Amino acid sequence: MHRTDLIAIGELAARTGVAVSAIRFYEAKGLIEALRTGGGQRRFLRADIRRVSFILIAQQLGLSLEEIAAELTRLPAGRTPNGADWTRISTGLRARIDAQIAALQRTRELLGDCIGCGCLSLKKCGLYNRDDKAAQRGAGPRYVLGDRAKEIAEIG
Amino acid sequence: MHRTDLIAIGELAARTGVAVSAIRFYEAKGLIEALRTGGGQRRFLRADIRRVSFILIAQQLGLSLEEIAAELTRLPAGRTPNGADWTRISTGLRARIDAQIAALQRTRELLGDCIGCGCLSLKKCGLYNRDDKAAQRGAGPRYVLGDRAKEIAEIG
DNA sequence: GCTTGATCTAAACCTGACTTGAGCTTTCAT
DNA sequence: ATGAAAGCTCAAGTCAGGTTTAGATCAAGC
Repeated sequence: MHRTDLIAIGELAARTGVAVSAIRFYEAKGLIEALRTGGGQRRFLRADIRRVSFILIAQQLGLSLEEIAAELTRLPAGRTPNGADWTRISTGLRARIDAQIAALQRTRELLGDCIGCGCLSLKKCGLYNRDDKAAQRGAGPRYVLGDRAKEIAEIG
Repeated sequence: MHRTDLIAIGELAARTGVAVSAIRFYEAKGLIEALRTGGGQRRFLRADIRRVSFILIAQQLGLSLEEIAAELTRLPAGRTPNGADWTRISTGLRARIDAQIAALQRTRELLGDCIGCGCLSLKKCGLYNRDDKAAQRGAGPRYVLGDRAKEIAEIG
């Protein structure tokens, strides 16, 4: 039995490699929860190291914090993910990765067709006119891209 | 010979599917240039349709506007990319895509190892402790991630 | 009891890729 | 000649995923 079952935010930060500010941010976003000391300082359970680890790994796999929060709240009673949960979740993630790979491979093919053609016609170019929008990445309100290109005419 | 060799911003927008505001933004960023009428309105060359197309396609391939600007200014005399340029550029892009695919395939393998293990140890987990940082995507100052995770201890 | 280091809150700032709004001007077809 | 549509500038807003700063408070060792 450990002398300290609860850890301070700095220790959680050190154990996970995440900045203290990021941990507070995750708490504000509802990804983790903290107890408080009499003086108002956060105290975390050791299990929260695992919970933060889950967040980091899921991020590496491309999930947004919102999606991660959804996964975490899907666990009964705010439980930290265990092996069975992880099996379920990671199986779902694999499908996601497969889709990303497929999209990139298709991009690669199209690029192959395109090398040397130099057409750069938005009307004809397979690279731009795709049915899959899977390459969508990055920040900012570019959410319209793809919805809009309706009246695209020929170049030149 | 066309009656109008120059097109207004609205037409460039319509021809490329990009919002007018985005075209102004690209101009402000130095990605395209415009002539001005006596009244101060922008007039573009028809060739700029091709130039904007290049921007869009390069974006689909994951380049930032800054990188795209670099490619464009690498062309002599602010020329619009032609077939030869495109061959050179797209060959480089292919390498980039290949790297992305490789990174994802490696992620997939690691995830396969991981399914059912449920360890979620930052110290041991191959998913988190990667040498390649290729999965880096998305917005915001998360650029530190990966640099930092030095003093990572065991879980639990 | 005191100092030192860790934590606290709240608000502001950052990047990238744009959009939105206000208020005014130009162009073009009739 | 006029009125609508399209354009102009400049400032500010958006979203994600945080970081930074400032000023105050807490916890722990000596």
